[in-house]
Amino acid sequence: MQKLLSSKYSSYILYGASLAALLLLMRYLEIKFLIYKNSIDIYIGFIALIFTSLGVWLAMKLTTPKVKTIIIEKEIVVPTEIDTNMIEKVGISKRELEILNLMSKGKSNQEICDELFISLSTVKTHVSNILIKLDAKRRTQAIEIAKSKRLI
Amino acid sequence: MQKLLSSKYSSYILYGASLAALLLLMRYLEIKFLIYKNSIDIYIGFIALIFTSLGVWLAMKLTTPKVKTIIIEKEIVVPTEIDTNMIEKVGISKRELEILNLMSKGKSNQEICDELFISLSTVKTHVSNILIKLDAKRRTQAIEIAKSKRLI
DNA sequence: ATCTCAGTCCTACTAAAGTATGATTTATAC
DNA sequence: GTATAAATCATACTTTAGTAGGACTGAGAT
Repeated sequence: MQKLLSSKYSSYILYGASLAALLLLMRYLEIKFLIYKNSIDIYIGFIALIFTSLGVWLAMKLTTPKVKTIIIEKEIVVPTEIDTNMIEKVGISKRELEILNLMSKGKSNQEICDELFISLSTVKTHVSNILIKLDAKRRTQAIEIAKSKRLI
Repeated sequence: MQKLLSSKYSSYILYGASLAALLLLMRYLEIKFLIYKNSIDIYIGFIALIFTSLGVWLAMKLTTPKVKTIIIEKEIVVPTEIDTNMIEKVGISKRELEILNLMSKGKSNQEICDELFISLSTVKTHVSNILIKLDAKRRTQAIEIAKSKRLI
């Protein structure tokens, strides 16, 4: 802010200096070429043009740009984030979560036990515990609940 | 476009007229007050200030506003749209789709038949046909495939 | 008019899922 | 050192899911 202000003031000083310098230049030119050749009107017209240009330049420099904010609504598919807190809250263990994920991919108990190198009994035990913890009657319901709770 | 151009040109004409008018005014003032009282330098300084102001005003009028565009990308979660074409392609009928949706909500065959007022046999037949059409071995797998194909 | 298809229903069967109960191991916490 | 919890496995059982094969109806299409 301080920086901006000082930069703004320096522009004014610059303008003042430019004006003074131009006036001196005009005076010099006046003496050299104009006063003895043409009328004062042409000289003044020249001054007017020069300073109009200076004004235009000054306005260009000093005006703050108008800020136009465009909000683009970008449609993206956000991969549903897993709610770790909810997993803890429900009391689903690491292994159970693993089995829950395989279940949700449509794997049978047999396929799950083959994949995890454990017995079918173990998978069944895990699945039963998952059903109890998620208050589900069937694995399809467990999958639905798990997805709605963002456990998987 | 034609309108814009003509309006731009009319601004120039207006500027020219203003300039001429101001010069005349200056000339008048010069005769009346300045020339007999002060030196030519003060008069010229006055001219410079007036025309600088004119330049500033002109620039403000004529320049298109500087626009600084800020683009904010807002992420929106789009609810997955159902692929009607895919449903046709796979050959899933209206009733089958209905049952598929109930299946995906974790409903049992019994619950589905109760809800649709049809027999358990009918539901089983529909489910079997769904499994064949989706090339699935189990209902959980059918649900997964149906979701990946955006049928439900 | 007949053909096709979606939808309905059935019986009889097999396969898979889920329940109940109990037991063992291992690591971690108190 | 002993609870505690997660993970493992087992047997015996019930329930649900899924298969096979057939049959009937009604609406639309050819």
